[in-house]
Amino acid sequence: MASNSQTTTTGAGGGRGQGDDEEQTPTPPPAPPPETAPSTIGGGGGDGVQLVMPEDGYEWKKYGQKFIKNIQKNRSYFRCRDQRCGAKKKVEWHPHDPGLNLRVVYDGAHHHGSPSSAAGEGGASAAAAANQYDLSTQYFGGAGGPRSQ
DNA sequence: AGCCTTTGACCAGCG
DNA sequence: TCGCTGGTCAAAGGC
Repeated sequence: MASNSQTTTTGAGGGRGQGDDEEQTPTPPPAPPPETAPSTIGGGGGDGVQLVMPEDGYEWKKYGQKFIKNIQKNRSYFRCRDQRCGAKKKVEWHPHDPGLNLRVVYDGAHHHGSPSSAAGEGGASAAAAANQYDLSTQYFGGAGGPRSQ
């Protein structure tokens, strides 16, 4: 993997500042996930299969991957780089059509700003929006909704 | 030298 | 009570 994901919008991790108290919003309205820079991971070898996951303005660390036979899809487990943040993200995609049926499920809420906000201006707006959504389950891909495929 | 990514194994919960 | 699936943690390798 040469030119893959990693170092996507690594804004030197300066997007913090707030988030002192662990005050969390009760249940704010789910906001749309701001896409900044889509990262392509997975098919770097040359199979032709590339997973294009939309960036949300935050940095995630992959801590596991598994194939869910129940849905016949691969599922990657991401966790927020910030330990202060208990936000988690699950990305599901078809082993043959990672870019067609990509599903991103957000779990948890961010207690800090997004690194993109401090990194670039493009992510500023995204960060603001990203900071809005807390416990929202976003579904990407042609699903168009909580459809069972 | 440090950090991140990937794979495997183990544990827990539910049916 | 047993089996299966999902989820998480740990270790190793590569950049």
